[in-house]
Amino acid sequence: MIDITLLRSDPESVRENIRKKFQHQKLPLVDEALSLDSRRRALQQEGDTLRASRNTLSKQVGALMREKKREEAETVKAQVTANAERLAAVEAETAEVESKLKAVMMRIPNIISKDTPIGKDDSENVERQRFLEPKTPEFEVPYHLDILEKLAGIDIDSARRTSGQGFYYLTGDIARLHSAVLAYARDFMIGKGFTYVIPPFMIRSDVVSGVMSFEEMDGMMYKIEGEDLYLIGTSEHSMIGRFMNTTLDEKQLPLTLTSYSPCFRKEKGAHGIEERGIYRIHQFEKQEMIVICKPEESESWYEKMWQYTVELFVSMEIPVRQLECCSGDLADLKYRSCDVEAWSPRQQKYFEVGSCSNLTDAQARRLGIRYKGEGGTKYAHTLNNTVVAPPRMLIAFLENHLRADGSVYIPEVLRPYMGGQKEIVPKK
RNA sequence: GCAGAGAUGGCGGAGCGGCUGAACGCGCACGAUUCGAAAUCGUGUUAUGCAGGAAUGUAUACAAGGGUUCAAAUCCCUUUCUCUGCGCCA
Repeated sequence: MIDITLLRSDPESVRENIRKKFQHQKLPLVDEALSLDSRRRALQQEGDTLRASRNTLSKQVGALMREKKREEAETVKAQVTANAERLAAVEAETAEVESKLKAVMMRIPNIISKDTPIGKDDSENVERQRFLEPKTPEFEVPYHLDILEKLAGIDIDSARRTSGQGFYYLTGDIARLHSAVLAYARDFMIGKGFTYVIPPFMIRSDVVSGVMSFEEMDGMMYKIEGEDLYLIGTSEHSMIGRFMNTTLDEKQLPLTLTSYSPCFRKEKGAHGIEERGIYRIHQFEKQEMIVICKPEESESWYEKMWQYTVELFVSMEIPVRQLECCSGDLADLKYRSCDVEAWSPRQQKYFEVGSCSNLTDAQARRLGIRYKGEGGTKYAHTLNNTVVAPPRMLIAFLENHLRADGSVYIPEVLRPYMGGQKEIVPKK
């Protein structure tokens, strides 16, 4: 949600931003918002005046009652009652106009960064930088499910019976590797000065509707029957919800947090060959990073954050690249965003393993996340980024570290978390 | 989960239909005193929206939401949270 004062003072810049995102159908929203806003202010003035007169008259009633002037008191009461009808109408219309305005404001996209490439969809995202040479082994790299099965690392058939499609049992060394990656990522982020947090894995509906739109909620969130609780789709939900309607002290900022959680997603509409296996699933685990900072610091945090993910992957010897999202591919709440993609030797291309976003004050404004300091109370900036989401990163891991004999190499940094193990070998 | 008590400013705590945006105390800021400090004294000290160049005015907010009333921190209902006791449980 953008600042309405920007819309009032410079509507053309808001329209220009909408054009850059190729959302021309949203251009009329700007004038709609402006007219709703002026109507809202007019209604507020009228309501305030009516309430002021009610307050004055009510005080008179009190005074008259004390003086036992019942008759006169009744006359004044009647006057208040006469105004009450108009006030009720004004209040009803105010509520209506306000909710319409909010709905319109929610659909107006956040102002994008001047560095965001202009493009209409994900095909126009821009590769910024590569890290480590992508490699292509002599032998053919199998689909990750086949690798996992050879290593006795997965049981999908049983999971289908117990839980349905989109679930899995990870077993043995693979399960241990999965936990090792998370533990390593956790320590890596702690080493960068982040505070480790284990958040609630379920949140209430008011938090859910704060952090996402109704459509997103419908497509992603699992609801607990008979309770006002939803399973989180990412720890960002409970991590950001933690600060909803909160005014932080300037001295607390920046808040640099790294959270672990399982993530539950319905993934409505997922299908296709690349969806087989553990690429897109209903349950996975993720280490996330969240930064809440002052506006002037968010750009530099954004740079640091995606670089941390790159550094983590490079330390595990997995080639990655940074792909900057173009204007048309940027979600409405985002100022700037990039994906960290890992190399897939099997597909001979990069695929997404993490996503870093600077939402500036758009999310904070929507959720009421502010901070108080020398310059008064202002909205904070919020950023989030994936540290690592193991089932998906496991695909990159297996494909890149598979050797001709079917064994999988374990990079140095993970060995302490694997009891010193240097490789995982096929069973039988 | 059951029963009882409760939720008021940065903190403690009064108020329990109108004179309360909130007594009193602590804290904090500024000033006086002092060589300086402590102590003491004085003054000030909630937030947000709207209007205004500003001074300021006005509205709203006493956990949240709804209701009663001319008028609600105060009465009623719902929800959330906290404390105490009992129950249950890694």
